[in-house]
Amino acid sequence: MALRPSRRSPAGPALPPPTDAELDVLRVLWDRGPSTVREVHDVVGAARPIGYTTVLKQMQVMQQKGLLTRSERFRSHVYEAASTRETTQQQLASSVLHQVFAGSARGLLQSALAGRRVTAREIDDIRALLDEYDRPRR
Amino acid sequence: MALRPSRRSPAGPALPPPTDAELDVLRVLWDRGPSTVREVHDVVGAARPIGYTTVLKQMQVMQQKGLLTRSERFRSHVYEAASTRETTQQQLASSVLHQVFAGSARGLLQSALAGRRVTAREIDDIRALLDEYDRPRR
DNA sequence: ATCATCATACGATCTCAATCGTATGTCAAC
DNA sequence: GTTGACATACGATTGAGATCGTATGATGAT
Repeated sequence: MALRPSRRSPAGPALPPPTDAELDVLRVLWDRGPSTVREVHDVVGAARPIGYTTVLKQMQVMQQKGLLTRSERFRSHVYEAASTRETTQQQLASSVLHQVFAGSARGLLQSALAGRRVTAREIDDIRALLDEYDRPRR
Repeated sequence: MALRPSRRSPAGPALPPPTDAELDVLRVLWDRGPSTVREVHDVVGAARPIGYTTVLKQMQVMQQKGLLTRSERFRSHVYEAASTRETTQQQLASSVLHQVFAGSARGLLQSALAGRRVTAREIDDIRALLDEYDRPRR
């Protein structure tokens, strides 16, 4: 008997939560798919002034951390997000849920909705999500 | 058109979001009410090993930032959270909502519920919250 | 008065994130 | 083969957060 295959396609040993600056990079990669540093810099740099090598270094560090994967193409590197948007969102939501709201999803939602205009459309949208939890099971 | 009066009693110029370590302190103050450094240290120190002066320094910095207020009593200082738990929760929830979920409360809730057991009780509880948004308004 | 106790004040260290400048390498075109 | 454009690599700096050691001050008991 050998090692357990350890089923999994994506993430291995739990990636560190991305910082805010790292999220900026990830967002671009999730939206555009695999991209070069230049492509990412063009997008991020449009939102806020930032040097090219800053983004480069940032992405190199992220690759080191396992947040990005890298491959060669022509004369430049192509980076890709190691985790899906959904997985990362879940990680961050879970973190806030427990650290700030003691695990109360209701509390989290209440705070998220508070202090802003909420449309009936939005409420119904959320209700639809909840309805999925009623049906027997997967 | 002049400036909007911007009704509110507490917080003046928007406090910085507390860090994780700062949240540990705030949680104690919210639970216990105004407390001394020693009292906070007793609670925080029970959860994880941490020096007394570390907590002291932490709270001094937080006071500097405006996160805590301080008053004298007998021979020691009594600290109090400058913002309520609800206000801080709202601040943090809003931050995640926009930075990670592009403002979609549904997306946030979906991620918060994903990957864990969710009871029917919890779902109903959230529905009750949503129902409050139907009624005209206070 | 002295001392043990307990408080605050303060400075030093460590780590990490973020930013950029500079060095270096490669290629295509002249 | 020299040069310009563009790529990566790498080191330095800055600032913030977290942690603690040590200094100092007040108090009450001996």
